[in-house]
Amino acid sequence: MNKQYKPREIEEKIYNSWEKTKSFLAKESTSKFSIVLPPPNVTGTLHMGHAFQHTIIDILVRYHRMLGKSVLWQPGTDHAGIATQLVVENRLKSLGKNIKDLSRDEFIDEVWKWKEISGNTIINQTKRLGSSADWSRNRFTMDDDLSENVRDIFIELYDSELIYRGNRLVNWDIKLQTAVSDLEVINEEKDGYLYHLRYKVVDSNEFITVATTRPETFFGDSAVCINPNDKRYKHLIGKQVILPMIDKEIPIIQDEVVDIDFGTGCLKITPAHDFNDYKIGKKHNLEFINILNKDGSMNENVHEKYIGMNIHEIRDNLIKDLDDIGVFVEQIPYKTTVPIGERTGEIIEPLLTSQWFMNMKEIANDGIEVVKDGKISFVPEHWKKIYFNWLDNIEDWCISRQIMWGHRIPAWYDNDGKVYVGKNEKNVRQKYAIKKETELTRDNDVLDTWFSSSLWPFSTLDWKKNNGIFEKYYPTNLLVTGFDIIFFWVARMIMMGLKFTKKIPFNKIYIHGLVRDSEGKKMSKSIGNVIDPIDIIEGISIEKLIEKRTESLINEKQKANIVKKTKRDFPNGIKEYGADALRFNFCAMASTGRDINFDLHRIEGYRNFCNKLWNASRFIMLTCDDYEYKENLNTSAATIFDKWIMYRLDNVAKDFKKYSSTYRFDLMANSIYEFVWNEYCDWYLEIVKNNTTETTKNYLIYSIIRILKICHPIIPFITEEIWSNLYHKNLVDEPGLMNSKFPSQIRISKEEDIYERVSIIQEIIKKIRKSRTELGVHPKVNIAAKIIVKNEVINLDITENVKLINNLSGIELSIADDIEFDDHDYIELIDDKFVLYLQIKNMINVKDELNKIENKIMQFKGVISKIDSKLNNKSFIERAPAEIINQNIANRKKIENDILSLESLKNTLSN
RNA sequence: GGGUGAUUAGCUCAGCUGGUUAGAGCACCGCCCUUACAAGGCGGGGGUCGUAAGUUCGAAUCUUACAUCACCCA
Repeated sequence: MNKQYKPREIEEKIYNSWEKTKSFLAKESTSKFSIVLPPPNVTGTLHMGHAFQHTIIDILVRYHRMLGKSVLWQPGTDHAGIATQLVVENRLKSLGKNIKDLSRDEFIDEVWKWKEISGNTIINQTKRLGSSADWSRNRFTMDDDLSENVRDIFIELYDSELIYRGNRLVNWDIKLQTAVSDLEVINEEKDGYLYHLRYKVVDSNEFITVATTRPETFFGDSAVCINPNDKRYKHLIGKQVILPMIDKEIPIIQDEVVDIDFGTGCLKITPAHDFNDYKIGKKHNLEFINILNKDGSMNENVHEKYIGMNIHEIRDNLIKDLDDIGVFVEQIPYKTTVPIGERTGEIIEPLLTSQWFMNMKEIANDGIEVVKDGKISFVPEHWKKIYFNWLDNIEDWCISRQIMWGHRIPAWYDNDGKVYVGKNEKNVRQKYAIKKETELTRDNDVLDTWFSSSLWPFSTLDWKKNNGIFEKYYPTNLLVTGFDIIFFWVARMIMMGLKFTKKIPFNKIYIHGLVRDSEGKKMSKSIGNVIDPIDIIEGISIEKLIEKRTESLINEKQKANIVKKTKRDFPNGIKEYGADALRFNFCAMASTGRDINFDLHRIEGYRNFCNKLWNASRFIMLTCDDYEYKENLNTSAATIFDKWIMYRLDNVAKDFKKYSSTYRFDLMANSIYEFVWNEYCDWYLEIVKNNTTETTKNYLIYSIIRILKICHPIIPFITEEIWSNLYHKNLVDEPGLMNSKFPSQIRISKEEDIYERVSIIQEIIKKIRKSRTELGVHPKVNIAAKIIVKNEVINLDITENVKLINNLSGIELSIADDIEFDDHDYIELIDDKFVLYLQIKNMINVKDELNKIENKIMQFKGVISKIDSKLNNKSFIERAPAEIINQNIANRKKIENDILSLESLKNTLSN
């Protein structure tokens, strides 16, 4: 083995070997563990969120596999309609092709071509993380069988009238020219104005002033609305006002939704261009006037001067004109929320269009039920509140999109516009008995991507194929996903799963946080704070990192900023940390919070951990070079330390079990880190160096085997590599670690006090080390020491381990029956179980030490008085549980001893 | 406007079914290149747990209010 751990040299090799041995395939077993991968966008690349999520899933998957279950991790990718279409459009543009020159089929061909090129990028990147998904079952939402599921379910929903076509106000992306979901709209707060416009009241000298953030929509007004309790305008109810320029008369109506104190108290109602106004329009039966074309230009319903003008251009022109004719009164600075398309960054317009909708009320109730009665649970639990909140107020789902890439809606129209839904044209003609001569044209729309995603847990598991997969692995055990898609995806999967399989799609939902940068900001290309997980695994130079972060930026000013920040945060680029360190880091970060601030400094600690484990293993292999490992442990020849480390290993395995079932991966990571480093390496291996018997060699190998197994789910590469080294030295029988059995508890030590006995030895060593450092005794100077122990067992332990204690603390210890030496030369270290005397007086600077000692004594006395005030408190003695009282008493004693030691030291020094 | 979550050491975070002298990693200070590991060893310093009240024998932990930040919904 190399002296230093070099992830680059092992990771790819190990992953290939796993694939070669088909280790990711589900094995036969009576119990199963199944999980589906939240499918990433097929043309996307791996980001930190994926890496985090895959790590968590892979830890669980590997653990359950090692428990001997039949484990299926079902991977795949999503066709991501709008996102992918945009990527391909841009790509074609950069190749000098115009999308408008292509037919629908030609364009879709192009998408498939691009999918073939880039579709495996994200999968290959995923493999770099060590993800042990069953890639032989990789699925794509546009695969034939999955598309069939989508089509059939659409038809079934239509036939049972849960899907319908309707003319409604939807969020319209004027750039893409398609409807988008309200979940895909980002409401951005922007500085704008509240414009006051004056409408003349018909047959009156009065004017009424309305306040609006969007004056250009007034061409689409169909009423002015006031609050019935507003005395200012009460007399005007029922009258008409004239819209300027187009001289159209619209009524003044009343409704309590109008806020009297907002603006002028008069609300212009534009039912076809505002969601609130839409509701009022429906309620009051108002006219719906559309003033926009699908590309965002003004249509013929506006004054002729503005027809064809873009929505962005019209406002300034219009206000100027309205000012000229005395309609514009004033503009007041006002913060407005502007809806922006998530994908395009373009303004979203509410637009009346004909779309397909899915009625959600009924299935939403089923979705609420299963979480309410605990069939499905959220971890952490509070996320169910968010889930309920959305489902309680659910609106019908607009499922049609006016794009080309996706599942085309299986609907045909005759020349009268009558709609028929079926598998294909032939089927439709049969189903509806349509005459041969009737011409049918297919609906051009495709389904919202999330429609197919909602079927993912069963469509990927060979639903309706009758091959046993679905029956065996569905429902899945767990879903691991981020809170940002609880609505988009989680809720819809639950609803669709229940509706079509009559079963829940998963028992548990583990909701993890979102990975942000070290300042808590969302990682985003435009901020330029994105970290690519591959760069952490492989490392990257500062030059390349800057290049990467700025290559697709247009704004020069932004670029300068990003360069500056990147140089500040990563002056030397990013070092190579390896996949295992990244995984360990994610594991340790997975607490219950909703944000994960990614700090590169922390990952270094975990890379160091890997190096530590590497070297510990190396030490064991050097130590046990020619040793022949026996699987049966010899307990009679074992030292207390051998037994102790077995006991601790049992605890760590127990912790792993506990923390994996409670999804506290952070605590899992800490438990392992602390054990391996602070106990196994710092104590056990150091102890072993002093007395390496054949029996102990056996324990060494036994313990490293267990450690590798426990660590493997978190850091699979390094553990597998070390394992193969052990295998080549004939120290283990099985060639592979990944499919070995996870350790169960062995309880080798039935002696409950083993832990206690080892603690005392450690305590002696720590006390000496501390005194040495505090008194400034050079590490190379030996100190004469004596120890008095009252307890027989401990006395024997110490006698047997004098050499060990000497080596680990740098003293010459003798065991005294009594104090027969001149104790003025010695300082006294007092503990409950022993008293230690160190001959140290002549080695130190007395004056400095006395000061330090005095301070320490004061500090301890403070603690004592704090404890005393508790113990002297009658109500405390009466009400606190005995355990707590005893704890306080024991604590007091310990501190008392510390004080005694210090006072003895003081006396010795001052004499 | 409604809701959710957060606020603990210089930084990133644990600890919150109330009860240790409030912990970890990184950073910092001192000593040590000891033959697994300087990506290391040994030891150390550092926080009145956002503020204020309350409940309790006892509050980082429970309650209430406030402040700040983040996110979600309107």
